[in-house]
Amino acid sequence: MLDIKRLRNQPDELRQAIGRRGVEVPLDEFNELDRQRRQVLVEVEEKKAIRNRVSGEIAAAKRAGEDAAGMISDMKKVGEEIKALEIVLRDIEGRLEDIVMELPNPPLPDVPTGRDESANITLRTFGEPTMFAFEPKAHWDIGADLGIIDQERGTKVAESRFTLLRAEGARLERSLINFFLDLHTREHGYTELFPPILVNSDSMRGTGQLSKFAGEEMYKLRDDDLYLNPTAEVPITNLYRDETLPEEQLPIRVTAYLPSFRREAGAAGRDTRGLIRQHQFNKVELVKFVRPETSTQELESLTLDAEEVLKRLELPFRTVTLCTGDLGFASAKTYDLEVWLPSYDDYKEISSCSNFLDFQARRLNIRYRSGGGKPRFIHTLNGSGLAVGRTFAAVLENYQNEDGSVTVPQVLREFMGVDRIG
RNA sequence: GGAGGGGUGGCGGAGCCUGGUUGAACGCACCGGUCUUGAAAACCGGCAGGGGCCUUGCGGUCCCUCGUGGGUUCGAAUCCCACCCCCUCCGCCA
Repeated sequence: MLDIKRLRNQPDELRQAIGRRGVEVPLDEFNELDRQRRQVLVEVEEKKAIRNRVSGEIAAAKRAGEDAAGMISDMKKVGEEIKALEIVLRDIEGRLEDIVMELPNPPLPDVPTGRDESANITLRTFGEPTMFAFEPKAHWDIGADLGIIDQERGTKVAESRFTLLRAEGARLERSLINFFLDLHTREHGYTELFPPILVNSDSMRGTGQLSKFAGEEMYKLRDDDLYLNPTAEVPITNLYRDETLPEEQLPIRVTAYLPSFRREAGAAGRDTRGLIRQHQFNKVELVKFVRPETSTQELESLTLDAEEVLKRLELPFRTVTLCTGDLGFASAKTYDLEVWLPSYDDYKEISSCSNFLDFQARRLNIRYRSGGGKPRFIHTLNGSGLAVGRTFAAVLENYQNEDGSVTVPQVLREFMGVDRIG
């Protein structure tokens, strides 16, 4: 959520920055509502001040045994006026909030301007697209032939876009999770968490998953105010909602493995085969809570932490800077990691690392106190480290052999116990 | 799920029955000062968050907030209703 004061004090700067995303700031409407709000607010507060003062006088009069009937009836009238004005005020504030909540985070200056993903900029690449001396198979065929991915039975038990993993498949999934978590906790300094997989609507709203526009994407429980976790960002970033953290605690860097669930309501026909787009998928998430001054460099290190996973797996990938048109609503800057996927003959997103600045923290009310000063909003960042299902697919496809077997990447062998599947 | 108790400032803990200088006693922690060679102790002072207006600034002033949301009242931390959360006992259970 945008700082309403910035909208007042630096409207042109914001209009320009947000305009780079192709979003127009309704400044005239905002200014008019903001003016009205202040006008009504002043009026209400003046009346309240009168009521408070006279109520004190009534108390004094009664104590002195004097008659206060006149003052009481006057205040009764003032009270009614206050009530009426407050209704007006609430309406104005509601409309003001609608405007502010619909405004996305202004992109950082070094984010390239562009309409869609074609304007993203490749920052660096690792390895080369895998070459095969034979006709490579897609991971869904590799997995089915090896008996480690069972799409039919996943669908039988749940519905389409659910998958059953079997034997080395199940083991590979677990190995990836363990490898990711071990790397981030032992070498990158993250603290491991295991949060609830169901989250309430306050948490969903806090990270913006339940805005006016989003909401059909989540699985909601019928009898409780709870949702299946759509991304580990939700339970983790909400950890410190409504808290003021001591400065010494920052930065806080946490990682968590968490199953994630999405209805993929708008994705009919997209990525229908294989593990790329599932209703249920595993993810290891990286989240940071940092001092504002450090968030720029924390995004760089967060991205490198995610990249390291792919490097150790020796999977070809590239890192791209998202342009303004491809940037998520709450993000001020995002790097996507894209892994080479032979079946797509292209790079496919496997991690998204974002700096939200204080945009999330403001809505979540997460602050820190530095020295004896006033609390300030912290900055939050997150990134996948990595999406497990997509990594699974990338391993199968990039490590497949002509005989249909799959070589286990070196770093996974201690977890898998074998150096080859099939 | 049943019964009872409780949610107050960074923490502890009064106030609630009997509504009225209680944004909140008192203690601790913290910050500043006096004292001291230094420190501790002692003493003095400060010490919640948000918002509006005024002010170059220092600051001043008003409003809101005692789990959340409604209600009663001239006036609510105090009374009423709903919801949320925590604790104890019982039940159930991986």
